[in-house]
Amino acid sequence: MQYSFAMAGLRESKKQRTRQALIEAALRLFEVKGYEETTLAEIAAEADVSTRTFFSYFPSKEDLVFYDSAARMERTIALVGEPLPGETVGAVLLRMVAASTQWAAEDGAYAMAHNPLRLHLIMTVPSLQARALQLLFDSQLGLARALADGFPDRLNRTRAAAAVGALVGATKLAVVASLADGGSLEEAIKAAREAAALTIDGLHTLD
Amino acid sequence: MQYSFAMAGLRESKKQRTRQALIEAALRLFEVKGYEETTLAEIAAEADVSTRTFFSYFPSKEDLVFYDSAARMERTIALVGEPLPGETVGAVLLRMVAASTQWAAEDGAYAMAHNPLRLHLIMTVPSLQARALQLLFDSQLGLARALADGFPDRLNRTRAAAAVGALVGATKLAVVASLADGGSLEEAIKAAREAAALTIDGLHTLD
DNA sequence: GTGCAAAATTGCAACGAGTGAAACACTTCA
DNA sequence: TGAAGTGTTTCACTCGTTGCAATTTTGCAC
Repeated sequence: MQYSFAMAGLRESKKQRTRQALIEAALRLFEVKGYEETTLAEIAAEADVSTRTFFSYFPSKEDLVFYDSAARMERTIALVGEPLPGETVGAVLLRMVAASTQWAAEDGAYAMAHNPLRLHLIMTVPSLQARALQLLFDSQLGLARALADGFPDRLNRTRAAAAVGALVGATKLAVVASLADGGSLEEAIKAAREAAALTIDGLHTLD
Repeated sequence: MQYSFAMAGLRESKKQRTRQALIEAALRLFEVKGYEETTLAEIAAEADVSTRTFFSYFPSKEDLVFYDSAARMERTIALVGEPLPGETVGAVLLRMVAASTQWAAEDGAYAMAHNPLRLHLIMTVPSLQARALQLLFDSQLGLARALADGFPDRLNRTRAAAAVGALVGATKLAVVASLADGGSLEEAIKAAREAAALTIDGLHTLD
């Protein structure tokens, strides 16, 4: 009785619409006024709900910006959790990086329209940067667990964590350094791929 | 006249004492009551200053916990910024990891007494975890810059960033995974060294 | 020491994020 | 139609954080 699966009722669809309204309203305001200058009261008013209701949709102001991070994480984890037969650890990880860099362009017009703004916010607003790093950190722990499960004979938990940490850490810093150097998004993606390759080959190849 | 260098005056030493008092008071309360349950008003009262004065010593409640992170970062950056003649990039980075893991035990009785509590706080309090990740991220950007300057012929900014990100990312996640698996601090340090070695050798050695 | 300027401390008011609880409104389904 | 949920609103409150003006403390010249 309680466990209706689709739950296509009025209730559920209304909740989805309110959620979208909050996201759209917030990002619109962030773009115009800036993140820190926009108050929750303003966001709620713009989405026609009370301030209190905001918190039944998002646990915090920061989390609204990362509204799709959970879905992304699940997709990525599914990727490394099911290695192709005979696939090496390195190949799975490279496949993961390739897929992630690809997704940026395939996320649908909806999310895509938000991405430039979100990238800008994350790079300039300290609290969003911190939250982004935390979410990335959590996703790495999940990836490490999935990878360890995918290669139970070759990897233990700690080794899988080291591998994921190395690959994600390298691409993360390479992308940020590239962007900070004034690079374009294309150059940043190229930097990510090269960083991944370097990590697979080993830092000793730098000498 | 204004630019006295040592500034061993009453003013300066009193400020140092107040700073220490705030740190001691806060950590004492955090240990007893927990971080989130301790208010700034309580910390300030315990250190005999006003709440307002707290903020002329630390920019936020979180930053008090990381009172020595700036000094650590400077030490580490000095390390990679001055490679020994003929030293390889990999060797410098390994030296960095070795020194960092060593310092944990050499930080003097003062900081050492706080470290177990701080580690516990960082791993359990979300806002502290986020701040720790952010500080680590910033330090990596600094390290990458220093490394690039140390090897201007072999590394550009992005490549240096990738190298630092890989190494720090690998050790960070390996340490956390090891601790999360119930490992001791010694095991975590061992995991860090192995993760560093793996990153130098390359992830392809996993297969 | 006296007095003056700089610097540090304090108190106060205010703002915004976030939370708990009670009243209220709207769906759902029998 | 009516009972039972479920979501929303309102209200009051806590806490971190900031700006400002008043006040105290310190450094230093005389």
